[in-house]
Amino acid sequence: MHVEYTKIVSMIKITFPDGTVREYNKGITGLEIAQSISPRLASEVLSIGINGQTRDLTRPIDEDAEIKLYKWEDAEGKRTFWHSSSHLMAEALDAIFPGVKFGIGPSIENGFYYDVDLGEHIITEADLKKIEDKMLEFAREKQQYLRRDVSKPEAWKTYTEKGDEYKVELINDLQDGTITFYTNGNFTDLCRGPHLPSTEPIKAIKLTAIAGAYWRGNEKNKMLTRIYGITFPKKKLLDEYLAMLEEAKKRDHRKVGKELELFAFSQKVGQGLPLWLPKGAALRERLEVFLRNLQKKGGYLQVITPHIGQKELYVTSGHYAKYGADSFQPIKTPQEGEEFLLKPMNCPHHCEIYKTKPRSYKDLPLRLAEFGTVYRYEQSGELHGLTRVRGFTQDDAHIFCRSDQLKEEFCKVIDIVLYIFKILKFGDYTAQVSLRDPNNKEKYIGSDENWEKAESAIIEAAAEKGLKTVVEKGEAAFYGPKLDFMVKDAIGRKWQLGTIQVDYNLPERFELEYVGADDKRHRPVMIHRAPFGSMERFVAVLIEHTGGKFPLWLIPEQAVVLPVSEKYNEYARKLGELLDEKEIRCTVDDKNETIGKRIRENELKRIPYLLIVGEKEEQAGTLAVRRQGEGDKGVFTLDEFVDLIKNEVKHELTSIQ
RNA sequence: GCCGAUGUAGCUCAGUUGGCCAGAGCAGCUGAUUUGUAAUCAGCUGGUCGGGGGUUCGAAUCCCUCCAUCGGCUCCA
Repeated sequence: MHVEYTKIVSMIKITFPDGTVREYNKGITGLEIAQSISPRLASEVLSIGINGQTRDLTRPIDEDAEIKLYKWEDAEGKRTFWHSSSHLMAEALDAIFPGVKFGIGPSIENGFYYDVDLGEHIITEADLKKIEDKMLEFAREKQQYLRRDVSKPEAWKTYTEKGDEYKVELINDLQDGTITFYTNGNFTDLCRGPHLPSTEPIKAIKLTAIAGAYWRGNEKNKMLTRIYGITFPKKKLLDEYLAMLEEAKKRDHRKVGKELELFAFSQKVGQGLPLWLPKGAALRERLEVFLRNLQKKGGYLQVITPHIGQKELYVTSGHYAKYGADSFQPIKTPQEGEEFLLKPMNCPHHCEIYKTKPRSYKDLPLRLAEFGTVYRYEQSGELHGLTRVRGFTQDDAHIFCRSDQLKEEFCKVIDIVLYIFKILKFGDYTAQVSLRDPNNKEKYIGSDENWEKAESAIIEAAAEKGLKTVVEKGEAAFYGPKLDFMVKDAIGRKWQLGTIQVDYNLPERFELEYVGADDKRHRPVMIHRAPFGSMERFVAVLIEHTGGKFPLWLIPEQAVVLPVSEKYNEYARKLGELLDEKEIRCTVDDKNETIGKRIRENELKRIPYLLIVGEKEEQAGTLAVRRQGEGDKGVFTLDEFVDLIKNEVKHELTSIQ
């Protein structure tokens, strides 16, 4: 009787994601729950979510709980898998390099890393294979990951004796009673988990890179060696991942940009200062026209402002105090005490345009747009192709509006961004709402009240537009919160593109005003926005997204006419001229090479249409169309071909994905 | 800026432990060929081996330094 009673109170209710509830004995583990459902599930499950918190499968569950079993397909499952892999790597490092000290070793978006201090030893790419082999060896031993609670003094003692000052530092920051160790094989690590039950599922391992990283990300600290890796439960998944990396390499905008003669850099001109070559400039120009037309419809007014401004301008804006020391230094003139700065942003200039005359509430919103080139002194190690440069052109605009117009204006900007994504086929995107760090308010300028107004305006607008958002605290700009758009490209990599930012501060600093219906003076709100981000960055992302096969409306050269032999050069040139008249961007390649060779060359240049003309075409007044990457499309008349192109362009610019 | 790696012709790359005028393919130029859907043939041009300094009888190769690039870290108005 007594036994029965204990049994009843020791049952717990487990709620599954689909809402079904099952009863289990108190102390059951996630793994046992999975086994109770199916052996297959038990073999695939990696960790468990218990009331929203990820835990080890082997930890007993003592209370009623909502659970979710995480498999490889779940982000949480991958995270556990990779976190455990980083411990596996640590174990291998410990075995190969005795005395190695460990920093931290988390999972990341694609895999994991571990920061280690190898003392005098310098690790090389050649060591990676050795480490991988050791990891595989341990993985096959099916080592269990064993969790153990330890007291703070014990943890402290363990690592002090081991001489691992990094772990000691970490322990110092932890609360007694929350410290756990995990052991796999002969390796024990300070870790809060969770981990896999064992190393068994780790079947394929690739250590991908070695890099330096400061201890705790602080450049004043010692530089540790960071070893990156990725693991998979199946060899096939590793192969696919490596193939994706290969594809990414092929699409690298630095490589494609060079091949397609879009842009270049020169040591003489200076690092981070891109030179746009004729084809790149044509592409960029087309993008600018596209956005300019869009903005014209949206009521924007185009302005132009100079590339430099008096230092005083940026003192007023607050940028000088914040960034002055780390910027290109002021330009002096023959006049004593006169200083100018290269423009690091367009907003202060636009504020001054606002101030050129008194503004009425009827004038608002005032939307000033400029493709404004700005210069920022980025650290040399930061520069990267076209995505991070020192001179770049923002597709900038500033919207000055009344508070009651803010949300609507914000929504209209979101519409522009989404329209661009639609036309350029960025189908997979998320929006990041960047708010200020509430614990660190002194980092930001402006009143609490204004910050709160701005933050809620962004959140509401994003919700109204049905955006998939993530909220990041502490990611706001120093003058205001923002909404950034992250897109995934064709091979799944994430990029940050457009940005929309609310600003109550610059209007304050520049004392911007308008006269309201009440005949009183009011302060406008300002929205900064750049749907592309910058022309440089956007073109870079577009190259990697399309692999250089740009949409027809955008591509610098839409077609090339290829005469089969010299005899048809004249016909080819005449066709070229006629196509030119129809505003089709087209060249004639009458080089003295075989037709096969010229087809190959122009295919490699990713020209969408190759128009081949010989005796038959000349006599019939036609052209043979070959589509890049697809082959022969048959014979067309000139008008038919023009229609083909025009329709395709029209379709690209209007179609819904 | 910091750590690590790299830097040879316009491009992609060879150049053994320092040793004869630094090589190849592609591109370019000249000529032959007149080509029907992804590389015709031949000849030629082209490099202060990233810059500077040093060691050495002798340096692309070893050392120092600066510059640039790449992978990270930090940063990103």
